[in-house]
Amino acid sequence: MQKLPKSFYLRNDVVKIAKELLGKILVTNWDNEYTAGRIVEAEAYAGEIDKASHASKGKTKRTSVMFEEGGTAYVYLCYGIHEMFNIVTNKNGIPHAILIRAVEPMEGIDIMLHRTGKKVFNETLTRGPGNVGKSFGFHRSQCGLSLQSDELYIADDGYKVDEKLIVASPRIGVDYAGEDALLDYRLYIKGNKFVSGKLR
DNA sequence: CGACCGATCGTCT
DNA sequence: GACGATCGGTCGA
Repeated sequence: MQKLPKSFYLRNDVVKIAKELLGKILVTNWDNEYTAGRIVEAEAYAGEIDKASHASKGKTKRTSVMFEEGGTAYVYLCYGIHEMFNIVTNKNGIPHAILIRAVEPMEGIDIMLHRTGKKVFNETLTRGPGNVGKSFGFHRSQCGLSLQSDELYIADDGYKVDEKLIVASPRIGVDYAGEDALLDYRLYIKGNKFVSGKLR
């Protein structure tokens, strides 16, 4: 398994990067607790002009990591409860990010069950960004961490997603963003059980 | 199944 | 002081 190189994250087209992340493997290894899963759903947030993005409010204490060079983690607290994991992309000064919304577990399922307090393994374990954050042990203290680190990275095991199964749709929960809420910036693998929302 | 609602707190106004 | 890039439980059909 190869870690995706830093150059992968520094490119301009955040939607294209989000699409390429489908089928890649998310790995966290905090305190030697190894968990891994295949990314099956992601959403792109395209900088200051994107009203759905936190970066549209400008550079603040919370969003400053998005303005730094890509290839790092942006983790924030949502609704006071959920730790959400995003990948920062593009070069210094352009606040692009990709929210990982769903993952298909591959390794460390027992650890994920323990972290979430769930008793049985089913599709709700890593379905939706809040559940991904919990299962993989994300916390906002990890904000800014490099994706080249050994505790956190994205890997390619050679798996190829069938192009015909990749669907683009509007993002979820961003109705406040006006016309930007209509953009097809959400990408997912059609038919996968772990994809969130009603229509899979 | 769908609609509704409460939890819970950091961030920005 | 208001409001989320959400989730899971409950209630009713």
